[in-house]
Amino acid sequence: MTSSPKPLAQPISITANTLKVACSQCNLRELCLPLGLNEQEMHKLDDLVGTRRRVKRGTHLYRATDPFEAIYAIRSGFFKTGVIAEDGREQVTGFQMAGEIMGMDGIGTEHHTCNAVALEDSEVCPIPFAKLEDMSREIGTLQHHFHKVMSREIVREHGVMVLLGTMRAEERLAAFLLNLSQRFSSRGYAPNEFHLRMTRDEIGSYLGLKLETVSRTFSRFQEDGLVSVQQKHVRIVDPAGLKKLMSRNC
Amino acid sequence: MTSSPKPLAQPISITANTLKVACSQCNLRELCLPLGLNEQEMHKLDDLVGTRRRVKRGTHLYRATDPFEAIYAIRSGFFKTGVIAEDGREQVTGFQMAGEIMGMDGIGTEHHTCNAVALEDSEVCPIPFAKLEDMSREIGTLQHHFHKVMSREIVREHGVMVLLGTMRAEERLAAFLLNLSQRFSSRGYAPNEFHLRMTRDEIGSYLGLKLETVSRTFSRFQEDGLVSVQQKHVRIVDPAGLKKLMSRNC
DNA sequence: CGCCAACTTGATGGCTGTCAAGTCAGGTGG
DNA sequence: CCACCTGACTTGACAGCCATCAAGTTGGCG
Repeated sequence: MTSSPKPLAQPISITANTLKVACSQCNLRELCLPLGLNEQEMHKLDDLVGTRRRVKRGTHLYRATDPFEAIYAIRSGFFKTGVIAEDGREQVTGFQMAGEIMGMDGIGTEHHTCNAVALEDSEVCPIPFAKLEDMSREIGTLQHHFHKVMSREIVREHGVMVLLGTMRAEERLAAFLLNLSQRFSSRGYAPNEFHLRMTRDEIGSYLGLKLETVSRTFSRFQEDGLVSVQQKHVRIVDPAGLKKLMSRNC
Repeated sequence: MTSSPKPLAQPISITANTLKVACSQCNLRELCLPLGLNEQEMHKLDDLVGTRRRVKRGTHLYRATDPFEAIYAIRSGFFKTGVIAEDGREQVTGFQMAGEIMGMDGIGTEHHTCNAVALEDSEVCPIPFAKLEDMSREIGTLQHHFHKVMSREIVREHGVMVLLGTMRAEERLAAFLLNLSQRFSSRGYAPNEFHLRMTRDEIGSYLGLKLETVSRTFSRFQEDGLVSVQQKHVRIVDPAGLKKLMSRNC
């Protein structure tokens, strides 16, 4: 990564509560929407992305039925997204971390269909969708990369369907932990030691299990020397053991 | 829906084994990708869509790991898509019918990640993806509608996650039948009487149940006067009863 | 007509949900 | 500083739903 002085792009000016973002300066650019853009294209993207927005822990970034106007790149923090069925049951559909994109569920209906809640104090970069489409028509690389992002979301959900449709509780939790591990790892964090931002209940909702089952399974993993768990702090002791758990029998 | 769609008349030129398709002539155009295009734009789309391809029952339209080149609009017939986990377990991720788009899972990796199998003799319209992106940069309406199609696929999968994550066997099957009913209905077929193209095993895989459970649940529905089932022929006797089943307790 | 895959039905068992009680951690206020 | 309070978590006992195993039946097709 060459740290070239930017000729005309705005520097990251900091005002009271708002921060102007520059994708071209962001250390997540290799993970996020700008992936694959050249310098010039990335500077165009800088103009597209709106003012960074803070989302305090426990508050909504958007709610189902909100009018859809933008998708959001996570600059920092941690989110959950979920849907609420007609009869009130909640299903967590995903946990999102830095560099990931949220809100694409709203394109089809012009309204969001999920709730997005920050699980810790976070910052997102809103990307006005109409503008993104405009710019996608100019920059093929951006267009194609956005399509990839949506496609990967579809594929991710296939993975969740496999998990919910075919796996037993132990396998689900093992898959969940390994997935988190991999994602922390690719963000430069320790792969085998992390802090869970979500509650047992939220994990359970995501995995199609009750919170008691999640808790019990954590305990069993600990007895078996696979992980070390203390409340929200998790250390993966035997990653290979967890992997083996997932491909067992059946 | 303005005009009542009739089951698949084909006003198009027919050669030996290949049929040149015209979106502008297709009676599925109000359901499929051309939605929202004006006459002129639709004629451009005619050039984009490739020669119609027949897929015989039981054969693959594409397989996981196949290089990704096109998405497919279903002209007629019925498909299932599914993924196979590392350890061999299969999960059916969806059933697709006329007017629906398949293959978007392949965009992200340049390779398909699903298997698509025809459940009856079918015809698809291949849409070369690179060309679709090119044309999307020219026609904003097409671009936007394609984004909607992808978004709706994400939302559909959220629905499956709710089903797999929170519903009991009866609720899952009721949701499944009502969903089929609604989709047949919007294609001009009887909403309450149809032929299942898939086996009990495939239904079970989709719903996260074993085939015996699917069969038993069908039998219970029949005893309760909700449906009339004879092998693959299904008649929904009490749609309201099925709906009530889904929003009960919990 | 006969074969085979798909389906139905029964008996049994196990995984996970449910209900309940108790523990832990963190934050607040006296 | 400590007591207390609340939400999150853990653990136990039990039950129920669904998977598993096992026959038997049906229907389509060569």
